[in-house]
Amino acid sequence: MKKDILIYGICCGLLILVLRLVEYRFLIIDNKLELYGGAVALIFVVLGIWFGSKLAKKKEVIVVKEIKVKEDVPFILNEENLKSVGMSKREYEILEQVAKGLSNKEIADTLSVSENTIKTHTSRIFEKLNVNRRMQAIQRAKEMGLLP
Amino acid sequence: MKKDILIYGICCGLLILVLRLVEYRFLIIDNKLELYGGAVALIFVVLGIWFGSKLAKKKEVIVVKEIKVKEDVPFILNEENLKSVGMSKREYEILEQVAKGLSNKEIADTLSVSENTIKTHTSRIFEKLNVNRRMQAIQRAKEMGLLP
DNA sequence: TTTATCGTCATACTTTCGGGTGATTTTGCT
DNA sequence: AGCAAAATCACCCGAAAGTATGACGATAAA
Repeated sequence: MKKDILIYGICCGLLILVLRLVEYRFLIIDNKLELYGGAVALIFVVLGIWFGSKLAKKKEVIVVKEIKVKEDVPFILNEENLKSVGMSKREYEILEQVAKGLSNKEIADTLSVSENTIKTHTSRIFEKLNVNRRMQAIQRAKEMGLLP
Repeated sequence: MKKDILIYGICCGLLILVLRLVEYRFLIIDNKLELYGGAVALIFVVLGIWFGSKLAKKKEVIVVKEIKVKEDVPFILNEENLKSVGMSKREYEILEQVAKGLSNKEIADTLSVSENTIKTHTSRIFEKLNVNRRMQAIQRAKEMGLLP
């Protein structure tokens, strides 16, 4: 940028010098003032345009480029569906454990209850989700927005 | 753009007109040619710069804008992991069926093989995935990018 | 050609699941 | 206090799933 201004200044200086030399030799003598003015105007217009172009802040054209980013859906539990199937908190809790791939025994241990209890729960869960295997239950639950 | 050129032309015309009026009244009379030339130069430089700025080629700046889109990730199978666990095509095929929540019997029927065969396959799959239940196998597989 | 892998199937046994039934206790609400 | 819903547990049975082992043919690699 500074270099441009320097070049511009030098050009102007040289031009003015040339003009001063020229003006006394031809134009004044011929008294063609208009021609002289026109020449000056032309030259400086060209110079100005050139300089203006250089000076011009390049206009930014914002090109929005979409980049697909997988959105970590925070997972909002679909309470509506949860109610509509009439699942209790406890049952949902067990459903979560089932979704982890835990066996009834393991769930029973982690929740400190009998395995039979878990079986009762899972049975009811399957009934409410209208499935008959834990695998299907999980898929169904995910479809319904009950599980992430 | 065309409008700019038009405006520019009109400005030039007006300026020249003004200059012609002025030149005979003051400058010529005073014979201050240099001043006149300087004025013309100055005016046209300014005009040129202004015009040059307008003409300036616009520079495109690509601004990358991340947009979070809920997208169905097309799912690209992680071949690396598939090889690293040493799973065969057939085994992977069965794994997919398992992931659908199908029972061994159902898988056997859809693939037209014996249920025992499926059991053998699943056993090997579990072994390779280092799990011992189909539920866990699916989770493991998903973690490893073997399943969507 | 020999070896290794893969896919197929079978048999036997164990564990886990799911379905059904019934019972007792806890909890929340009126 | 009394009722309804939820949670707990048990027992049984059959089905499904998983474990272990062995076998046989096809095919690809060495």
